[in-house]
Amino acid sequence: MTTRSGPATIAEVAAHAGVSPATVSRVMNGRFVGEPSVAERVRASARALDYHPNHLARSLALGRTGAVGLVVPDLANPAFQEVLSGLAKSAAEDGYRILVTDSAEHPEDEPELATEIRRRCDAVVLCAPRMRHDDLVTLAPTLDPLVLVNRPDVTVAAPSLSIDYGAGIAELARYMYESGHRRFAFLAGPEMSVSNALRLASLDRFASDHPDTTMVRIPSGVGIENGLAAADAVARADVTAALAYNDLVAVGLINGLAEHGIRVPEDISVAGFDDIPYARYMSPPLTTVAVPHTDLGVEAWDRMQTLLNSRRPAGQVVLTPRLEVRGSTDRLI
Amino acid sequence: MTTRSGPATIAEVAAHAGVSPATVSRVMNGRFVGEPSVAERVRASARALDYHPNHLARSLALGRTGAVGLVVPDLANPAFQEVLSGLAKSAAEDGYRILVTDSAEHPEDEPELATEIRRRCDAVVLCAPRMRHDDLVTLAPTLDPLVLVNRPDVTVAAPSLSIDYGAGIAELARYMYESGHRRFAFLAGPEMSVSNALRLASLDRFASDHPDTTMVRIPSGVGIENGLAAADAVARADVTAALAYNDLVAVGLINGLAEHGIRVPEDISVAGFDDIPYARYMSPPLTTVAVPHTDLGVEAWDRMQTLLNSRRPAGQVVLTPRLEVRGSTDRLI
DNA sequence: ACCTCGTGAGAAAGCGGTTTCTCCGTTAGT
DNA sequence: ACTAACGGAGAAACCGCTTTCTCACGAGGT
Repeated sequence: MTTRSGPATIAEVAAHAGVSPATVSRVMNGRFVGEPSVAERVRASARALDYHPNHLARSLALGRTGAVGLVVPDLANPAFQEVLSGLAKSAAEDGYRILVTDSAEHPEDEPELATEIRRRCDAVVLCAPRMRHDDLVTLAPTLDPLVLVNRPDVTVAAPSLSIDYGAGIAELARYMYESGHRRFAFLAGPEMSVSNALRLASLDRFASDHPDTTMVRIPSGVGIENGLAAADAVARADVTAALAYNDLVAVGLINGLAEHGIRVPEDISVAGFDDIPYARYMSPPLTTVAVPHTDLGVEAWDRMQTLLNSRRPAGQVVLTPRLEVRGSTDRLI
Repeated sequence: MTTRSGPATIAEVAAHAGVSPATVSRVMNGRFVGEPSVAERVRASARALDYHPNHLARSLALGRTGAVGLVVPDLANPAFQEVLSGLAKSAAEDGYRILVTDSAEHPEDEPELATEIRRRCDAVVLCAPRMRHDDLVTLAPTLDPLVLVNRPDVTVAAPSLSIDYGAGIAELARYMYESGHRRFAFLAGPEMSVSNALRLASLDRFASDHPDTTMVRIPSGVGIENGLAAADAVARADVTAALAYNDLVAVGLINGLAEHGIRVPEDISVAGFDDIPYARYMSPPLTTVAVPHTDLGVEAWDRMQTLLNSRRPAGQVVLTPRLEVRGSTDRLI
């Protein structure tokens, strides 16, 4: 009588029930079509031995793992955390798990990361806003099934979910214009960021459509500290409204302006972007553009789902942000 | 000439190089000790066929997947996101990936989730502050290697990383006491939450150590809306200081009090717990207790690492939060 | 010249399932 | 009564890689 070491295997269940492994497999997967008594015996044996199919072995035989990889630039970034949250919840409903990894904000590492993680699972959701276009084009076909998040790219066959940052900031600018503002500052995000480029392009268009406005571009960044650092430049810029790259920058800016004795919104209007949960509760409450990051994850799974069922999902989906007017901006007229 | 379908297999590389699969395997894993020319030929073939070992097959043969599961109650919760972030980054340095799942705040589902995810990977990091103790005791042995986060439990053999919430709130209470406050309100979190229980126990001890204080307990919750809802009760409670279960509750409370025309900190001092990134930038800046959630993830990986190398790590590690005094609390003396 | 030992590399047996293919026994049809 | 069809279940191949075991060959010792 040998003492069994690890968990029970299908062979042991088969022996215990006096049937073949094939039969056990069929019973376990609901593909069994014979004597009900046999099935019952197998089930009893499985229960007795506390048998659970080895997931790895199943995956190997089946050719699918039931997991999907998610690659993001930085897991510490709330925006990507929201994407993950939405994605993981939706995926879980279909019995899929998410394998996560981040590139520590090194876009050049992302192709390798994505490739590596792809080998461990059935598909990849790639969130690579800063990856070089060439890299993306060569990488994408090797990742299939692939869903792109926040990286609209018609060159690539993969479905893509993204936020229309341009439309969002345009709506904000239009609102500010209608409120009487003419002299704007834009606190720009990272040079290489696609979403920053979209904002810039949109604001350029806005400026040329409205020749009576000025738009000062101030290099900033993505964090509170970058907003703080930009306060000086904004104070000097002789503007009535500052549009920050995101809410964190806006928070920093408002605090930095306070140190200069500049009040928001009385002396200058400040708007953010993203609508982080706390934006509504700051004082003054932050006017911002609500970006549905969680929806991005949810919709990404929707596309992935159809992809995994080898149907062709809609190619490019663009979610539109929503303007949230609050107390940090003033109407001049 | 048959057209190859999927990616190259080890057998194909072997055929191409004119060697056996065993040799290819050894070369790929650096265990080859023969003619260097053979190794070079294998490497050339691998390159020519763009061969990459099938991760699943390797895992099955090796008995290890290079992935670790993380179970949390809610991926949308910033605290758990920070744990994930710290964990994923540390794990990545050792070549491990993280498979995440959340229980949608259903503690009763967590045993099954953890068991399921454990079958897909080499170990589990379990973050289950609300799981029933009995469940944990029966579950833990089946999950080994296991690291517990935020769930100190000497009954269970697994190493555990946690925050000393009791010490944190005690330090806050002591500071407030020294500032002259005597009448306190505590906005309690979820009934079943261990971390809430720790805060309560600590405050009870504080109250009995300081008979000249009163401590009103007000049921609240974990979100901004719960803080808002509690404002009324706090306003009625005739206290000089309110300690919120966490920063979100504090944010809600401050906003709710403002609606009652009650100023913070002039009329009542409010303190939070967690030190979320925005706490410092609110107005008034929030006095709070900084909780190192990211470190929790980092340290969890440290323990996991020693566990995976089958050494015995320190059993129970407790991280101490740090008091952050800011503008939302006033000294009365 | 013969035997032993060391070395390089292949054959084959797993890892733990799934699935095709095959076989055997029973039932129905004429 | 004989055969065709069918249904139930097992044998074996396979998924792709690792690793032990085995073997052939050449070198060195006596």
